[in-house]
Amino acid sequence: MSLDVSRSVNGLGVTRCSVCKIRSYSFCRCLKDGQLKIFSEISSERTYTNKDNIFLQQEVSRNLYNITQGNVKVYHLLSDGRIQIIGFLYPGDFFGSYKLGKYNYSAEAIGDVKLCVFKQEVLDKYLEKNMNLAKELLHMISHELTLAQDRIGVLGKMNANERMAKFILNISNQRARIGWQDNPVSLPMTRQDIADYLGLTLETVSREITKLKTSNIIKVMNSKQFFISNKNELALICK
Amino acid sequence: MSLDVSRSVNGLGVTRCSVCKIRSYSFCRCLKDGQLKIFSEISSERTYTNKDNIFLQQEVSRNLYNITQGNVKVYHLLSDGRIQIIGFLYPGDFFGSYKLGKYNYSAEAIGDVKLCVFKQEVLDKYLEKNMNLAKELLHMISHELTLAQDRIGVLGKMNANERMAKFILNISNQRARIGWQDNPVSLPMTRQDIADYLGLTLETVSREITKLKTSNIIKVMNSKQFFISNKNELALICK
DNA sequence: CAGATGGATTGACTTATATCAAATGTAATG
DNA sequence: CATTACATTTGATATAAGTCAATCCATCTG
Repeated sequence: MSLDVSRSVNGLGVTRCSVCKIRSYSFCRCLKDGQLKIFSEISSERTYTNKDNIFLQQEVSRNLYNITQGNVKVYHLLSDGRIQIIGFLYPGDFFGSYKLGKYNYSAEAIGDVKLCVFKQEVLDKYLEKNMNLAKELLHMISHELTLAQDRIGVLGKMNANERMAKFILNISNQRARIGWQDNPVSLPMTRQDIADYLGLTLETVSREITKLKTSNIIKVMNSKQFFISNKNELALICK
Repeated sequence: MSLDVSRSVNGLGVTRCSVCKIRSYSFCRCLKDGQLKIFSEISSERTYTNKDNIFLQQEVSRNLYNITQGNVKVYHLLSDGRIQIIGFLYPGDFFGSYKLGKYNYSAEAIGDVKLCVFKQEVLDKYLEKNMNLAKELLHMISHELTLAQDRIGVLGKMNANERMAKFILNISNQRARIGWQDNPVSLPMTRQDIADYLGLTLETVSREITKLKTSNIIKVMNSKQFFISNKNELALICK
């Protein structure tokens, strides 16, 4: 049996969706085989490379995106040039907007990225006929909301070293969630990005990393790859 | 025609829901008259007074709440006693969880509060039969998410005086959203609460208020009632 | 492989906000 | 109405994180 997906629908029912590696972590996991075929027809795949813009804040929102490969950052830009990174997104995460309006943030690729793109109108129409999918989407958005609320806690009450510890821990947990090894972790983003995410400066981020390193909680294999030597201690810092 | 709602269903079809003052700002606004009657039967009303606990973080979540009167604060408690207020909620806002699990935060009444309470199982079953309601809920939660993301921006990148300005402005806008006069605004919560919301200390909050006062941007009528004298300037500070 | 480029780290110094402490105001209670 | 209890404001000082600046380090490029 061939897995050549270039012929997106073949006699054997192999579609882009049916061979999708992250489907079980994404909102489309609730679909049955028959529905999957339709879904591969109403969605399409796009690829991006590092720093490619996916969409800009205030643009009219037409699509909902699902990450199938790579990492994305979503961020707010203040009028004076300050940047607040709202989130780093990983395979299985979705972003954009499921309803027409304007995007509430800008989105940019970190490294090579593959996205599954849904037109909102089409998705919305499909939702109408499929309560399961609507509920799954509701679950995913609720989950997003709890993540955002956790981040409010981090930014409102935690100091630099708690923030950094929490960040590394979260990345580790995120990897576990999609079935990857949770250690070592890779940080595909720059120190400046981490700073803009944690509400710190890149210098502070760098200093906090060296502190974690010198107290033997992490090993910095290279600037983008950390090995967590003492996960308990890390968890203790931000608990 | 009598408006005595104590007989929740009377011959004239007057129900708690049909006379609800905030329905047009709440997710139940999508329901038609016939459905409304059912809705008043699957929901119930509860009242609370200042500092009453509504539920605690980590409790098994069974209900979704809709505020019909008063204000509520939802917050995270850190293990060392630090508090992060996730949000202040106003009439028309909902909170809790629409699906079984654990509450992600604690909720407490500020002053006198009336809540409309839905059992999740019942609501979930009702959702099944009513796509409109599911979509409305999806919209509301999406909106919540954008609010949370805005707050991430505030806490991550703004300084004390921008935070304070944004806070007052938001309260003013919130009032307008539910059809109240947007000026003067009342701040039913304490300075400590504001501080725990903005990621500051109560002293800093107090100092920022006096600064806004001395620069004639606001008038402090009393400690919980501000008149915004210069809304443009206020907007300019946090833009 | 030499030079250029874009991070990342480290150091010296500044500053915004926290902390500690006292004074003032306001509301609740017997 | 005096007393207590809390909330708020104001002042003096400490400190965590920011800013500015100098290396350092790893790629990349011709």
